Amino acid sequence: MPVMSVDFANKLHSEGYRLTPQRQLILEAVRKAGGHLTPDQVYARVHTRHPAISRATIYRTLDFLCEMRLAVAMQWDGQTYYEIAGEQPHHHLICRTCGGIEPLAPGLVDSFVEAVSRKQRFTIDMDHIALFGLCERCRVGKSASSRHSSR
Amino acid sequence: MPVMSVDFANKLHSEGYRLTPQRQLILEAVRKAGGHLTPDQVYARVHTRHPAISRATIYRTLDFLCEMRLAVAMQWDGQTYYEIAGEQPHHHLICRTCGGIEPLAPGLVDSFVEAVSRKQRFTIDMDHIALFGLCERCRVGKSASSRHSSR
DNA sequence: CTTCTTATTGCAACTATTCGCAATAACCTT
DNA sequence: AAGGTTATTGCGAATAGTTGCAATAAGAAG
Ligand SMILES: [Mn+2]
Ligand SMILES: [Mn+2]
Ligand SMILES: [Zn+2]
Ligand SMILES: [Zn+2]
Repeated sequence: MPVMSVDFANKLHSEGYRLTPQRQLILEAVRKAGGHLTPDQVYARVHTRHPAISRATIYRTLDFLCEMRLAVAMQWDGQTYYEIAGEQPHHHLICRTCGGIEPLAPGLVDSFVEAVSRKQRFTIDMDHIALFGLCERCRVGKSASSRHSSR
Repeated sequence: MPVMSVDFANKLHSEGYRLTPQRQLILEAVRKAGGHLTPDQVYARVHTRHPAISRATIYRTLDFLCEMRLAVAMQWDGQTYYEIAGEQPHHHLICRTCGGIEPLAPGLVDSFVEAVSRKQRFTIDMDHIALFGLCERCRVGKSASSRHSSR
């Protein structure tokens, strides 16, 4: 019997959706995990408490939580990762070499989004952007080795 | 017997890869199409000329072309789209409402990438970024209808 | 031209994800 | 509390994409 926020119940009801134990368990599992989870990781956690749950329900519910804007998703290396949406949107920089994730300063994103809005009149969604590249540590290592190989 | 650029052959050979008919056909198919293609669309085109080709080879080769930086990929609506990489990187704005694609001014992206590089010392890959949101036409329609519904 | 090495392919098995559908149960109305 | 409506679930089948492996063939060497 998970104690679920009244907000969640109201949010669903006001849009004609229903509050089910599955949805509560999945939301709670993602919330408790506190980080980015794959559908399979969510399944593993929920399955221990509710063995009858179907994988299809996991996939559908995670998608549903994103539509409700209670969760955000991210594509990384062919996998989808889900996470609870915080008060403020946040973004990530992911290093293609070491796999490290670091936060992307919201201010920089805001400026960019505003510039695109002003100059191209397009409103970019900025829930949860993940951008890929090379972190400082790996860049330094790479230039050192390329210097080496260019001799 | 596709006439293939010598550059392609040399590029592969210099890295220890081999030039195969399959790779030539797939590269040529994507090049001729001139736009964004799904693996299945590539398969359909190549399959007419080379019926023995396997879907696995399509997937593997498209991936390979991206690693060679001869092609770029984009995720959209759960599908991966591939396209020949041009001289200059280019980017897209995709409307979540109407599905329209418009170009994103490279200058705006460059400024953003540079700001991230300067302030966070992270080098973002900027091959082929696709950002999602709301185009002007759809934004106008939406605000009109919300004005209507708020009465 | 022949031989050798091994990168690449096609196949089939496998995994991940989606989808149609009948059974279930949330919740609205009485 | 009971009944009716229909959103949601679990199941199993379908589809999309990946992977291991033996057979093939590209390219290097002689
Ligand atoms: Mn995140
Ligand atoms: Mn493009
Ligand atoms: Zn790194
Ligand atoms: Zn639009």
